[in-house]
Amino acid sequence: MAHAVRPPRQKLSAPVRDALLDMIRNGTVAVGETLPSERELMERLGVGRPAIREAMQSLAGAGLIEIRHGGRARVAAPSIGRMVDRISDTMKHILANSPASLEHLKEARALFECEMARIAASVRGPTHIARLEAIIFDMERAIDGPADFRAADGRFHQEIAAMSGNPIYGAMIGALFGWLTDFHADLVAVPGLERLTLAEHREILEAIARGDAAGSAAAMADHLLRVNALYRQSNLTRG
Amino acid sequence: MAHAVRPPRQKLSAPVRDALLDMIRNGTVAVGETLPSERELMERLGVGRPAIREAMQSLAGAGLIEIRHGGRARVAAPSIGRMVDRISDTMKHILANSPASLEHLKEARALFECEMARIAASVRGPTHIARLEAIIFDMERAIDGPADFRAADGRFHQEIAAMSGNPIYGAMIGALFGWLTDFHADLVAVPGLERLTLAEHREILEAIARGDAAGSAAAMADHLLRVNALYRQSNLTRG
DNA sequence: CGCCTCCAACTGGTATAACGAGTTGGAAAA
DNA sequence: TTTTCCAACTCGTTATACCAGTTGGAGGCG
Repeated sequence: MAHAVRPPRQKLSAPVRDALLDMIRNGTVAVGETLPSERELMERLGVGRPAIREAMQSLAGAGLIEIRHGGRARVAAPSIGRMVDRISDTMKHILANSPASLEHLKEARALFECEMARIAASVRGPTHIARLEAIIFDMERAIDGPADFRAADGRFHQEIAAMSGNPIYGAMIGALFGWLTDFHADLVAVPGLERLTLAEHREILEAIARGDAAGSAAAMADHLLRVNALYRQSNLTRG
Repeated sequence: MAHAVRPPRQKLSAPVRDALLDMIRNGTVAVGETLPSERELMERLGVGRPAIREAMQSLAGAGLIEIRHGGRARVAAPSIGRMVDRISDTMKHILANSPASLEHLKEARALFECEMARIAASVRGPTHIARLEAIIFDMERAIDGPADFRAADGRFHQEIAAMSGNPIYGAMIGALFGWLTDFHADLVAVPGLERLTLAEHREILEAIARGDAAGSAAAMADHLLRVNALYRQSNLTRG
């Protein structure tokens, strides 16, 4: 029983990564400034170039730094939107392999979008309404072009979220829409469904336009309840 | 003007990454199964080992595969919770460098937690209430231990979210709490504040216990409004 | 015969050297 | 002074070698 539970001896790049992270957090290198070159870090930290590279690639993958061929790495200006894009692959993997998570995410989206509609109704102004009407017009024009219709559909939801004035909401709604519809892209072309979607969007818009918070939330709930049920049905026929 | 906007010639590891991603999505390698070894992929795709390694490290960083020293890489079982942990560094970077995003995230948290309280009130049962009371008891015991108090505080909010039955909610609330309090960890020790927090938590619990959806949402809103204001104040004195 | 031990052949992790490719700043020319 | 251009520096990629952990099977032990 002499086998001590020796920890798996973390990779050499981990401490390197931590050191770089520290430089960024301490402000040793501010946003936009450049990190030391790989060769310099290599001799400063006493490890080989692969370890340095792996740590930097990891930070780049997390969106903390930007690496350009030929130039030094810079500390990246952070952005919620870019971060959301970055986790897209991971989220799609989760949704594809965990039916339960898919249902949970749809539920979360519905809850979230209803609140967005509620807020939108309480802050709406003529400009907002005009923008939403323009998007609905785009949807009417694209009623026979599945890809364009879907894009405009997404813009409608995102525009409502944007009305809140909180860009995080817009980014989240956009991401949720993309993840869920990408996953069910095969049933976009069901004929006749576009008209139903369009009608429901109009109802939501009307409720928002008259400042009816509860009504717009309810209209949004109805809309997403139908869409979610549709998704669920397509899963059944698929499996 | 002969300079064509030649694209920056994406890194060699990108197509490798795409190829691996395809194998995973196609089901060529299912969850839990192993990917080909680095050497094999290297000759199959006609690139050097670093390119293979970089692509695999990227996928591992995204949580799609798990790499163990000495064994082949396996397709990871996806998990929302792990994904949230993974984006923690990125989110902290964003919050540290974008005061606006910090405010937006606090607003999002408030909106989200109010809905959690609302749902909790409508589904509450004796077991739920007992668990929440136990957590509040923990907070009372830890009233002079900032770290323990903070941990119990987080558990209280997470438990409320868990009552919804949707694990995504719990994961999100936990992550939001961690990000925001980590960022303001220095003011945890303000004396007397713990008692106020405790009192507000009790109010929330009481509203949930009597099934008062609107009341619990309002109590949660009051609680977070105060906390957010406190955070904002600490930022002012800091800058 | 079945179980355990141990080692050989994998596997990923790291180091080094070398060269390709892109960027950049300053020297040289106009 | 402005423009041009090149040399030095940077990251990107390859090749090779060796270290370190894992694994499965051969062989020994019960």
